Amino acid sequence: MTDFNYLEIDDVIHSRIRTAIMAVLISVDEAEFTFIREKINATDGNLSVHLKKLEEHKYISVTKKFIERKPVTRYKITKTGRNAFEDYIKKLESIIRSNSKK
Amino acid sequence: MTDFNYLEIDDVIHSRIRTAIMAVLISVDEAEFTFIREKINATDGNLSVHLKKLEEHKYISVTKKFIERKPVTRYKITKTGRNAFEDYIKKLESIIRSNSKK
DNA sequence: TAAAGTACTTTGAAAATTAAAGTAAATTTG
DNA sequence: CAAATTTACTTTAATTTTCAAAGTACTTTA
Repeated sequence: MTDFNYLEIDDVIHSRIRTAIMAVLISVDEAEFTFIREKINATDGNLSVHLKKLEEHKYISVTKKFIERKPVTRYKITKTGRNAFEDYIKKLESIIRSNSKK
Repeated sequence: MTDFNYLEIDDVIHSRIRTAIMAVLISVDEAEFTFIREKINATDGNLSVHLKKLEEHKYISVTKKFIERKPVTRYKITKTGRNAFEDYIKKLESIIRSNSKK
């Protein structure tokens, strides 16, 4: 078992809802607000706040359009976001693996 | 990609410091306060609060003794805690895997 | 015996999380 | 066709969580 600093875990990702958002976005090219909302069962307000946080950290990019007279907001994972998510998983795995093996 | 509710992720575990604590405790029979503190690089106050939270949820058990006139607090993962941690990992893996495959 | 260290716990401020309420537009209903 | 409802979000504000500084109760060292 090796030492590690828990602060190395990316806390922009390590929140239940943001982990879920990132997991959805890593698998799709683009996703609409409503699509994510339904995938992860989030409330509008909550989702909005956390998407904004991910955007502020440049983990996702956002485009807003009107389609058939309706507002549509699309989210896309950035390269930064993809790297961060991959690192996050590796870090978590290493913490779990380095500790859970006898 | 399947739907999931992010609220299914155990939030007693899904905190950086508590994930780290649980990862340490799952690998050892028992661990002292100071051992955990050094393993994960936590401050005393913060560690104390989160160990208490894990204890309140019966994920860990605590024994306090004096050894060579000094207080020694030992922590042990419970069956409940072990199950919760294993479920937590499975849930996270499924969220990540179900979404990250193209 | 005074000062410093150890092993924690308590506390309170700051940050994060959450859902209710709000906005602005479109659509449906009576 | 005006009012009510719905849609797609955003803002807000109350609650919860996180964190480290300060506190407690000793023990050890000088």
